[in-house]
Amino acid sequence: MASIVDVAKLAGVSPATVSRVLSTRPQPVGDATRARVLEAARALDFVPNALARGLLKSHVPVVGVIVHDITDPYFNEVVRGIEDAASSEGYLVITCSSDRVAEREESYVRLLRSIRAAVVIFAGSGIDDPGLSRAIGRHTEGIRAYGGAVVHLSPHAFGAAEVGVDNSAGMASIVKTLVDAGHRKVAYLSGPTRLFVTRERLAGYRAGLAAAGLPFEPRLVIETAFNSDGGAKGVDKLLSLDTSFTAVACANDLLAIGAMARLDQLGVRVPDGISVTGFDDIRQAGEIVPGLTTVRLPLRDMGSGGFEYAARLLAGSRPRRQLLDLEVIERGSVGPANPVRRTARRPRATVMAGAR
Amino acid sequence: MASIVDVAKLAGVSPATVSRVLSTRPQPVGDATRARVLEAARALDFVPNALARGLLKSHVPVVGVIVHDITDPYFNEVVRGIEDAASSEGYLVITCSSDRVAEREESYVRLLRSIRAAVVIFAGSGIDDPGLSRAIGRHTEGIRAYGGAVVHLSPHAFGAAEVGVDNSAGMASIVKTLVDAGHRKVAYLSGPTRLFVTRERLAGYRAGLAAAGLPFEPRLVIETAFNSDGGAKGVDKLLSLDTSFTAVACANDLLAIGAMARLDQLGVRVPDGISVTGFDDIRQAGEIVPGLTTVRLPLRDMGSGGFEYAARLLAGSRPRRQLLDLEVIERGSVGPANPVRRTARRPRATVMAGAR
DNA sequence: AGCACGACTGGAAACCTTTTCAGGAGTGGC
DNA sequence: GCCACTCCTGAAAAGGTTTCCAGTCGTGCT
Repeated sequence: MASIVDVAKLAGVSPATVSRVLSTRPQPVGDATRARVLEAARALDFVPNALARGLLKSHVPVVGVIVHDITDPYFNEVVRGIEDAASSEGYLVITCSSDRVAEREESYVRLLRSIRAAVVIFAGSGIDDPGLSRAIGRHTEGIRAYGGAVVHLSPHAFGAAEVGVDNSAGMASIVKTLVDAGHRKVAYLSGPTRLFVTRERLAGYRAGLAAAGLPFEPRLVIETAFNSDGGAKGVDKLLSLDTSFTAVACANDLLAIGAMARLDQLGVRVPDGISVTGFDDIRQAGEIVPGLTTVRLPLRDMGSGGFEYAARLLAGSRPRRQLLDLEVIERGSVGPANPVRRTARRPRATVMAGAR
Repeated sequence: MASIVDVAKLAGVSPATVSRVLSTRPQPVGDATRARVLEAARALDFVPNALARGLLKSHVPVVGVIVHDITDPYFNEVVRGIEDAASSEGYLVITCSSDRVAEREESYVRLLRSIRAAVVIFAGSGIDDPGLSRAIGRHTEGIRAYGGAVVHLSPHAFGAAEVGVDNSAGMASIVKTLVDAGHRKVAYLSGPTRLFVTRERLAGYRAGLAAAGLPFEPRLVIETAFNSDGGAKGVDKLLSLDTSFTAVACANDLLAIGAMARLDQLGVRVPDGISVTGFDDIRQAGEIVPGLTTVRLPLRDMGSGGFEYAARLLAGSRPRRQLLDLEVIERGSVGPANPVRRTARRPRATVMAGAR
């Protein structure tokens, strides 16, 4: 293995000079000398030892990412975003699938710390364990101690993350989409209120209504479980209400998909009878019929944003938390409001309370 | 940042002793001393510097994986397999998405070499470029020079890879599945013969026929493009032949999906009219109707197999190339042969040449 | 009792690079 | 012609760990 001194010998210069020629930000070296060094390095197929450099610099250009599972389409998009941003700066990306097992996560962080990774990004492994939190806190301190940066990403909620999405604005825009389509009575299927993300999205719903000058009707908000079954139950509850509505905005896609399935069962067509929207843009959203109009999470941008946040941290600046904008993806699940009432052709289009 | 000498001081011993206590394979140290060291390390939250260790050992417990795109469901399964095997040995996994760009791949390998990754796995980035090959060859030599291991994985073909799948045996088993269902005339849609994988699978088809004592009929083998359009064209060609068949084995799933779509267009039902099989088990295979009976690539096993191969290499042994077995996944696209002829109920079930 | 041996521990070198400090050479101006 | 300055280069230290080589101490055997 050729080292820098071998190159120095071959070029007839000192190792210091070789280092100067080959370092990332080239330093003043005579042209002839530089050429000799470059030639020697080429001849010896010299690749600098990043470990030695890292030992000196106290960390190595590597970013470690802790995810739940790299196989999950969400996380590998995030990882790809990180990689794209990181590789252009000469960093390598280590992916760690914790499988939501606390010990695995801790041992991964420890490993990343042991190789002195410049950046460690937590991309939402979703483990809630006090012991783990303490350990992570200790490691975070340790990582910062050697000059590394620690960043938390949250694809679903902002919360304590340095980079997250503007759930509220996203929900507000999709409500606007519904309003623009003519809807005046928009129901809302919400998730468990204890979750940060749920509260953010609910706030967005209210903001969207307010922006359109529509009243907020608490009755039209159903709190249910964050899955498709919850969506079905939510629909049942809404239909049993003593009020009408022409659209249902859901706090996530799973809820929306469950709602659509239930509506279908009940003979209510989407979007002709009722319009439905989701949030997240999971794969299924584009695969069901009709396609679900939803809000897409900018996963790659979150990844690259996370790396860039860390890069600023490393550069010594004090970056601000980053809220990423969300994009509404229009598919087939939103149609004009009340086509029936207006055209009086399809009596089933507006669902009235007790209509079942 | 606490170093080994801080721990040594606190414990009142020499750094050498601390190293002995904390090293992976513990060495003889007095019980009292060991306890003091452990306590000191805990108190200081000491995490050994893997860079310093790596500098000495000449490489670091990291495996780098070069893939086309980590977002591709195939590759992230492979990466996950590598990670599972690697992490249990204390290795970290770096994923590198080359996007099939030669420069990116070269720069990634160079980077992996610069941090002295113990293992570099090429998981089929699929770039065919002589300049790149030369560069990779040089880097491979360099990596071996510092004691690292280089392994090539091939999810689709064995070829020059150290770990691959037994395409021929896989195709033979799926042909057997067809034969077991009663098929005697099995056509074959093949891909471009210049590809290694194509030739292997074709050989498997012939072997499968031979094992069943069935004659190989060259007319029933159609060479076409490796995509769904090729599948459609292949079906057209087969139907124009002056011969009959009751099943079509395809060299990959894309071909099979194209073939099924074309058969559907022509009014031929699968599997009632004709049985169809694929190869690879891509996601779509399970999502179309009827589900495609196909051969599943053991992606995780390939990943873990690749790491284990490398681990043996590092341990100094000379491992043998590994051929992984393939599993037939039975879904709905294979049915009994010629139910029509026998029951004389559904005249459309067997397709005769010129029947269109 | 003396010797040999084993168990345990310490000292120091080595791994490779970067960076600081300083020195040397050359040049331009007075 | 000399001084000051710039530009370029070299020497050496530092970063944290492992391991080889010794050295010490205690114990068991003769």
